[in-house]
Amino acid sequence: MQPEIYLYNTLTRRKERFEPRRPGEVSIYVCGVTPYDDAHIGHARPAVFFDVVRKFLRAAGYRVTFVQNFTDVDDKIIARARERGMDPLELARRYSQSYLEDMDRLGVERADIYPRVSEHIDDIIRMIQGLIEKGAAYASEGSVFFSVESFPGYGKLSNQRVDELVAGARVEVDPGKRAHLDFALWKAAKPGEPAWDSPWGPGRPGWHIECSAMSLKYLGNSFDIHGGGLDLVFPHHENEIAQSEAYTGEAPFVRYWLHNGLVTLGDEKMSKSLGNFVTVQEVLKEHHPAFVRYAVLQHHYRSPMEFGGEQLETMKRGWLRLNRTYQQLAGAAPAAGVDEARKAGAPEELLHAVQRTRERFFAAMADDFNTAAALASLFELLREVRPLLGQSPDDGAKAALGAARAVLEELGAGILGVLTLDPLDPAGDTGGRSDELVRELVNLIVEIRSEARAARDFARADRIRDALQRLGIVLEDRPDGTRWSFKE
RNA sequence: GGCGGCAUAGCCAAGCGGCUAAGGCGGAGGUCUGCAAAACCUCUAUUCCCCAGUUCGAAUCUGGGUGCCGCCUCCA
Repeated sequence: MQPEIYLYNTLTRRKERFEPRRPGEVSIYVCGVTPYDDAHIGHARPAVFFDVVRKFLRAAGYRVTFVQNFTDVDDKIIARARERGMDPLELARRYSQSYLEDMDRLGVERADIYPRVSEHIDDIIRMIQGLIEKGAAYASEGSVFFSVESFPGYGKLSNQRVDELVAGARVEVDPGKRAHLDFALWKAAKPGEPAWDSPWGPGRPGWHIECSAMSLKYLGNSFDIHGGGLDLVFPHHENEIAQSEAYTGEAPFVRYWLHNGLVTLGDEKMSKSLGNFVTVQEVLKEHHPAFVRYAVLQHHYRSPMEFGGEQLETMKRGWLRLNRTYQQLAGAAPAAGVDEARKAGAPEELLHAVQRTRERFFAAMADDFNTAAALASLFELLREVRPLLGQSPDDGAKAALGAARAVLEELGAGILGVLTLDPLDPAGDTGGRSDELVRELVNLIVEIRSEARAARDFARADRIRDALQRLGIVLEDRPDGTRWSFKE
């Protein structure tokens, strides 16, 4: 199944038909993190989104190569390491490891390659040399700068005019630069900083060059998708284009530029420099990873996403319902293909619903990765299926439930990763607020109340329930007995 | 100052020229229940920030406003 895929290309500011460089193969490079602190939700969003992109493309029949870098040589890493009296590379190693672990917990599949700047100094130096030879860069006082003037297409990604940029520039004037907009490819070492030998003396790579050098190395001169946050469009990606195309002499460097919207907190961009961030680890203390994915995918990837507490709680109800139904389904029937279910006598109407779900899901995803619409298709299937779950289904209905289960597994669990079979609200979940003694006491009280109910002493039963409610304990009387849990 | 993006029901959120404006939350009514809760069913925008225009037809295109957000300095 290889549907026609359309995606919004930042370069052209239009939705375009997706045609990879080589049929059936997709090469993706996503800008990774500068590991000097814990990952926050603003990092989780692109990670989850591009994880879904990758899984969807694979489901659509493409072979996907996925590269994500670590910028492990950087001013902020050096500064942080100095504060802590640590080796910068060691600090970067530690935080890149914790980044990977956080993303693992979010169900993000590992990239095929995680190139690091520190391991590609030679490639970077070679590229800088090439740029100097081509007249696109110049050495100055131990540093090397890219000459923006030498690249006529500068500004095409961010739609900026060079003269306007100069007018609004807030960049400090670097004495070694010939022109305002020129940017560093190689920075001369300052005392006490990590440095590598180069033809221009000891130093380290500038910020933008690494992504060019490493993406070209692993994916070739014109790869398919380059992703990252909207805040990277300028100058980072603009500069990447200039360096790469000047170096290879080939355009386009990247066929499709995809940029995800930013995560906001209180309508302000979440970022480390503003200090208003929520780390992935903090979020995962309170929320299931599959729910975090759900919250991300509930928004279209290009829209801004507010990550506020109350909104999450209301979103969670929907997610819980989706998952409860999925879990009931998993308990009710073995997964089955549609054809298989048809042979087992499943009602045609339900099988159509299952197939329609799949079609809608793929159509939504093929339309610029519309994950919100894709999720809606799952809810629509649930509506068809739920009435059957209340009753004891006959064999045909059971087969249909199996088909529904299979499609949810494929789409909701496999591609989106928003469904889980983990227990969601096990009876007696203490939420970390209680110990064995409290649990036993509540069990005892509930037991006594059940005896009162059996004796039809409802006044007493209600009094117990009300009293427990005031203590933050919620009771549910079900056909199979009373269940209790702490109030959220 | 320049460049982008966004504005759709009480809230979140799809929709990108034409079937009844997805879906979720909430709300209302109902089934079930000793009563609740949970679950399930039904209903819940004659209308898409404002004003002009293009078109047989616009939430969707064009022009002009208004309001938010982002980028132009490190940032996913």
